[in-house]
Amino acid sequence: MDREDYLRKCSNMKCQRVQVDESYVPALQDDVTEFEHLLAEPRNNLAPQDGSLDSHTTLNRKDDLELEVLDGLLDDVEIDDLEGAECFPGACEEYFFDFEFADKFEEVLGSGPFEGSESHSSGLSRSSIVGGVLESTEVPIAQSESKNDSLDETVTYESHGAFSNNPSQPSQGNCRYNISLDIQHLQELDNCRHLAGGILTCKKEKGPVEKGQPAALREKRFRKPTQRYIEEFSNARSKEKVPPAGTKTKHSSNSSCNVLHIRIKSLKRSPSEKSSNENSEVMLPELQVSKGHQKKEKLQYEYESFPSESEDGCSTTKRSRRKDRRKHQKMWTLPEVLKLVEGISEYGVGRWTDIKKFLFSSSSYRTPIDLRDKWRNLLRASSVQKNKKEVEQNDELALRPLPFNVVHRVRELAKIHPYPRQRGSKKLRVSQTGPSVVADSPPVSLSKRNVRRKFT
DNA sequence: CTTAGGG
DNA sequence: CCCTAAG
Repeated sequence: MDREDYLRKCSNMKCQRVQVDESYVPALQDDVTEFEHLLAEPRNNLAPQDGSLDSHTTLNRKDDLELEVLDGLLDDVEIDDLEGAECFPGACEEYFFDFEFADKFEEVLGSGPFEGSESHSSGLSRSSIVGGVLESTEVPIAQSESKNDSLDETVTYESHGAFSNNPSQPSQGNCRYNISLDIQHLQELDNCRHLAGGILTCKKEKGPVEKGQPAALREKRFRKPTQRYIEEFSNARSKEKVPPAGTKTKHSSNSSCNVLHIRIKSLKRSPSEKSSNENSEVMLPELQVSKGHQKKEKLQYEYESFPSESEDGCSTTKRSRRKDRRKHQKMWTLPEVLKLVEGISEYGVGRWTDIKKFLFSSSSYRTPIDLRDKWRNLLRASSVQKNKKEVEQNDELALRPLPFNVVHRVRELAKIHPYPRQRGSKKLRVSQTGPSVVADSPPVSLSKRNVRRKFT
């Protein structure tokens, strides 16, 4: 039974890959070629002068496109692997095989769902998971600053893990063997015939592949991405337009464009529940370089997955995503709010940077400004709390799950360190009630300003 | 660069 | 969340 499962997983993985890349398109070779292409090309072009992804401006569209593709791949890896990593910390094959498209293949194979293989969201942050995965697979991936590099590496690694056998890993060979077996099995199934062929081809093995393949497929195999491919893809991802009006292509066939689109679409599927997972992520110590930590944050932010991403979100590139955080704002969760309040009570109100550093170091988003804004909102919310209790009791899960104690704390804190703007409105009536919450509450005699200074 | 304040 | 002015 175990073996069967294993086989199935392996085969599934292959199929998934195929599915992801090509979906219904029979020309799997295409995918392979494209893959290699992707792997090779960017390297060549970006090599010496600039490793940055800004090269897309001048160099050529192709690169840009490919970057995007890689980008997509990376996203693929990130999102999918996040889930897989938890279940299979050490097994790289399975990790790969268990992309979230498994369910699709369950249909194809007619097999039951894998037990706990997919869609396990964890409290781990994306980046951490990615890192863990990389480590576990022992694939050298440079977490370099250059996005090109990282993407490239990721893809390479992916291909290694999935399509080639890594001699260092015994299980890999096993897996491969199993896969081929399963492939044969798959070939029996009408649906999966080409898929299986593609798989075999991917392994660079002898090709039962060719068996059922029409000649046309072979043609496709070595076809490079067409102009339209490039244009359409870039068009789709970045709205920057360039409708191929005059560029009627010889290849109007399904092929690459669709493939990419499908891949992208598949990326879309990310559970919205993940949005609030980041609370518990206390591991993954972020590099606390006081100077450049903001940049790092941004970098990490790029690797975040955006839970409720809609159509445009997927089509937009990482670049554009980086720009508009507004679109994908993360909701503040209760733990976060608690952390924030605690941080404020510890470090004071003005010290947003410190609070961010100490309490929100693990969450790459949440800039100090965000913390401040949130605090501002909290104050507003707590001050306006008329019949708040009722509201809470009525809809605890509703818009404002803010527990009363939290509000209370906020109020207390507000008394002690009033937000700058509220000066005067609230008489700083030092009732001394609040400090119970505060760890090191200063003497009452201090004025608000002094209090802040003191914490400073 | 960080914070405050407004949009 | 974003932007800008001020220290």
